[in-house]
Amino acid sequence: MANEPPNPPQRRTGTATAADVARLAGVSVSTVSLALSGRGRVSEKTIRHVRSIAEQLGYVPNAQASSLRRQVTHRIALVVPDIGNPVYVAVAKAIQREAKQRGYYVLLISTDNVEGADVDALHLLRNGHVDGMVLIAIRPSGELERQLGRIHKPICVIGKVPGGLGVDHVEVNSTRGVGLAVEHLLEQGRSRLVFVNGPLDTNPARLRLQGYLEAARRAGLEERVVSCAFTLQGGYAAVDEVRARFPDADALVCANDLIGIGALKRLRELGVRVPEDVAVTGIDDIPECQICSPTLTSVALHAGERGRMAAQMLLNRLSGEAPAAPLRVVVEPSLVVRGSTGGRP
Amino acid sequence: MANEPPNPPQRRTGTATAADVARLAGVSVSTVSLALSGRGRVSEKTIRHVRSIAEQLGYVPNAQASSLRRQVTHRIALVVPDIGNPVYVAVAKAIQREAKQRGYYVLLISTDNVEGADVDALHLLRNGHVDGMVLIAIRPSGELERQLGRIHKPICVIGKVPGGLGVDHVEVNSTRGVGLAVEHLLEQGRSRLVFVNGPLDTNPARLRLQGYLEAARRAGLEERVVSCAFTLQGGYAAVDEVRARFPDADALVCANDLIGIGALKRLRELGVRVPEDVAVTGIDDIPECQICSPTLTSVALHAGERGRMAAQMLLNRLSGEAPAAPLRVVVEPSLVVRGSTGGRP
DNA sequence: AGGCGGTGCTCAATCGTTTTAGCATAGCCC
DNA sequence: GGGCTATGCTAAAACGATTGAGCACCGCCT
Repeated sequence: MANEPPNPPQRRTGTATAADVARLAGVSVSTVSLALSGRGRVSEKTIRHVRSIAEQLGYVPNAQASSLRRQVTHRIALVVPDIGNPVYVAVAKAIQREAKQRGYYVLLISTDNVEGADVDALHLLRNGHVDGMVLIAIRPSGELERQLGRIHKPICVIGKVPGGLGVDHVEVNSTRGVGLAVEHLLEQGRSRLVFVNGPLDTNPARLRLQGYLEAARRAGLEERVVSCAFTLQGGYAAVDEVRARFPDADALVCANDLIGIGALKRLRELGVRVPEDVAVTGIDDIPECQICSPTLTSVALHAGERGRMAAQMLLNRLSGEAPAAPLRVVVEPSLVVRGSTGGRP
Repeated sequence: MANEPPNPPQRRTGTATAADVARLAGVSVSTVSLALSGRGRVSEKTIRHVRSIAEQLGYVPNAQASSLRRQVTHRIALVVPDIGNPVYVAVAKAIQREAKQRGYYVLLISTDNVEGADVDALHLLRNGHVDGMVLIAIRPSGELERQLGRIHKPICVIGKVPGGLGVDHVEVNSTRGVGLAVEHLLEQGRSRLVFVNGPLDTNPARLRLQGYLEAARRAGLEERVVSCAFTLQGGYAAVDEVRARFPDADALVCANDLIGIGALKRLRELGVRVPEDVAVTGIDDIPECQICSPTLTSVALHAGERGRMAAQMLLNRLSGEAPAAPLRVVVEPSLVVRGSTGGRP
């Protein structure tokens, strides 16, 4: 009997590895790696040869192994409060586009109002599932801040960040945003404004309330505030509360567009004319503002743009192109007038 | 001078590893792994000890290394045509929830109408970034099918799959769905229907056209079809084409909700009353159907449910709980009557 | 001829975890 | 006391790529 061949075909169930390519090409594994990555000095001839064998075998370098060795995963995480909200879809889309362009994949986490889900998400960084993270956390949490301080991996927060916590972030002057809405309504001759806010345990709601209070004070208006969830249903239900508590209201300043659109729906059902009887404004300028009826005047907070910038800051850090100091970007809001306040419909 | 300690503290910049824990606990790395994972025979005492040291060091097992060794990443990919479309957001949300529940992370890819982006996404499986994939591809592509056939990793397709390609999939009878809409309009006394379809090079458009043609034939209707993009803008523009080619139309059967809502907007601008002058129906039953005006009658294709089932099929396969034969699930559509066809508004 | 530098490739260590095989030690029974 | 089985731990080999060090070899110069 002949000797066993030293390297039997060894039909693997899985994919070809660099070792398989090396064997067939008659070179070492190192050469395969160097040839395909183009990182070392390898002759043109060998490169072509290895490449052709690799192609023939359908060889693709294993990302796990590569990641382990190079300590880089080429993945980032995006943590949003609720992917069902079009605002965060805009952010996700922008980030995904930016990441793809630079060779990164995006892991999406929607915390869906679950207590502590944002803190849990930081595990992705700890255990090395991802290289960095864009985090949108709307509920202030001491625990989250503490953990943020401990982690020494690139993170970019979209939203307010307590000073001293040296982390990159991009924020928007939403306080000023509410001011824009209020001023617009005053110009339109409204004077009995009600602010329909989101849950007060969230950052956006606090900042926006502050904006309303400042603007109301400046204008000498009575302070009228109602609170509900940041959802269509919230806005829908809030209308009834407004009518009970402030029957003479002639304008609703809603803390986001979902509330505004929900309110529009309820007002229509009640036969209240918008904008004739009551004007309505929203915040965020989601695409839905253009399809509801009447179209919703809103304050654009440029979510897509913020997502894009956050992604860029994060990716720059990952490629070491960023300065050591934590970066901060502030975006300015802008008013978009539509039918619900008497603009062109 | 005393000897150097055999194991200097060795301040790592990164995270603690199992070796660090082992050193401090005075046991071997194997024991650390076995103690923390609870897979081997380790005494209670040792387990407690190792656990406390690990906690103290903030040790978290590295996912890369673990994945490499165990050949499992605990990640799946979700590939959708456009995350900007609320239908796919519903799918994403359902899948993310299901995945999280079973300890998996979701990598999101939006192909955004880029040629070949779906085929590219399969690389995620090849290179081991993820264990499995849920794929929604709406543009039929020989290349995609060929690649799908080659890959021997769990995939679940949402949508039509050519027979013989033995891959798990969940589909919806959208042909029948269009039939439901047509029948509803006929019952409402409409007779001059126009089908506003999406791009004919997509699967959904073909299937829905077929549904319209069958229903029209059954009812003895003239075949009237217009085509546009599956977007708000598409529907908006399509109205003008309809009015030019079929001025007497009394109903628009739209191939998805975005088209329908876009059409509503244009009709309103033109002073055409809905549903009095023209009735409109959509398909998908996205949440926006309830906020536009009038509310849009639609055919629910249960996107969230399909996503949930796809995720379950995929995750079952990954945990080896699935039978060898490829699975197929079919979801039935259901009509949701609203204001745009004269239902309660 | 000897030395030197460059080229092209390989060796072997490394990343951090999991897991199999195996080695002590202790306890038990007769 | 001798054999036998559990028990509790460790050594070492994976997983698959990357990479710094190093080894042949060739050509060139003096």
